[in-house]
Amino acid sequence: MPITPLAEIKENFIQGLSQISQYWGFPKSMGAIFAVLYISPSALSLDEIVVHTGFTKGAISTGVRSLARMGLIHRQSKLGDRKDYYIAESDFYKAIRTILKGRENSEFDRALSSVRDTLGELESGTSTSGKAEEWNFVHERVGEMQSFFDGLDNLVRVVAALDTMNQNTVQKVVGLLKK
Amino acid sequence: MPITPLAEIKENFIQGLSQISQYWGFPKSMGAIFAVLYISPSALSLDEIVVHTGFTKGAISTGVRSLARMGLIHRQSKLGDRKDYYIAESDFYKAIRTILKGRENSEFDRALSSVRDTLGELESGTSTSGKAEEWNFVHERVGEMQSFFDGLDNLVRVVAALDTMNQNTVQKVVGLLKK
DNA sequence: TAGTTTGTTTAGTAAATACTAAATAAACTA
DNA sequence: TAGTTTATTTAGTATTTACTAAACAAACTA
Repeated sequence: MPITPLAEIKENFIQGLSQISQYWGFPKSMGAIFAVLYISPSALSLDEIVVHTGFTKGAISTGVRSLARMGLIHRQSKLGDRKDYYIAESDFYKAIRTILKGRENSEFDRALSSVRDTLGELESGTSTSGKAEEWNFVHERVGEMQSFFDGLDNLVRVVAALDTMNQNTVQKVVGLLKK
Repeated sequence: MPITPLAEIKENFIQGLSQISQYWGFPKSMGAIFAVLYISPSALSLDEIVVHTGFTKGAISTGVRSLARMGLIHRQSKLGDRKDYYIAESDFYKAIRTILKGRENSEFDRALSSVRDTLGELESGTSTSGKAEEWNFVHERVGEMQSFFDGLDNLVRVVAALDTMNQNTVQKVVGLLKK
């Protein structure tokens, strides 16, 4: 049986991560950029990424900015070289923490706090007319949702604060949950 | 200070969940449908949801199907009534489990297995020409990514299999992680 | 200074998406 | 049977999105 050439294997890998990226609602280009950097032994310049992915310079420029903001790749400067070079973050748990920390996204936070505001309004007053029953029901429901969000937020904050989140940590969590 | 009327509070809540829905890449209509059902003391028919959300019947029809598939709402039949009625799932942890269980999405799974395939190809052969070094590097990297995915998958499977995931469970996990 | 090399921004485009309006289907009722 | 009531599907549309091509900007170099 013939051995698949490395070039073809790499291409498949890049396409695979592109699809995964797309599945999670990110541009395919971002998956491709990360894939190229992840399997490159050396840091790559913007133009090199262009060659390897087939996207244009503009697309790569915005793509690397997004990836860097998520902590999935890092920008490097070489002395005496005007180009920027990029490498992939290979510690995925570290990247996850970075993403979780940066969730004060304003967009998302504003949406979340609207639920909190709703709860506040429900708590500040009581129904004037005869709709006390419905008021209480809505109050209870929104309160439960807020508790859920608080719980999640708590979990996320703890995870984000961890300085060592590795395979071992995950295993411990799995072990605990199995009980 | 004047008390905000319940109708207005409800409207704000619906808009809030719509934004959150949109933030996570789902249609705004889905957030609105869930919000309406979540704060409704009784099950609602398709037409009632239409009235409360302002979307058309077609949009609601597809929206409720998506939400039901995720386990976020449930369809109910009343005897002697041809209409379908819908209620919100108020146990969010339960909903999370349903979503996690349904992740054999074919779409996502196919993307993930493409990474596994890449690893398989790298393991089956070795480089013919003098590119052994690069081959090994790529092999190592892809292997690490696969390990990460396996770890996550393991965690997800355990969580999905839990029959009791509640606030308490989350608290225990938080406690463990803090150590 | 003018000319290169690099990265970013902008204007325009093609494709995907979420929606509406309306046709259709399916189940019941007179 | 024809007529209602309900839900789904389809055809078309407006908006958003990810991209390309090209203009621009900034930093160096001869």
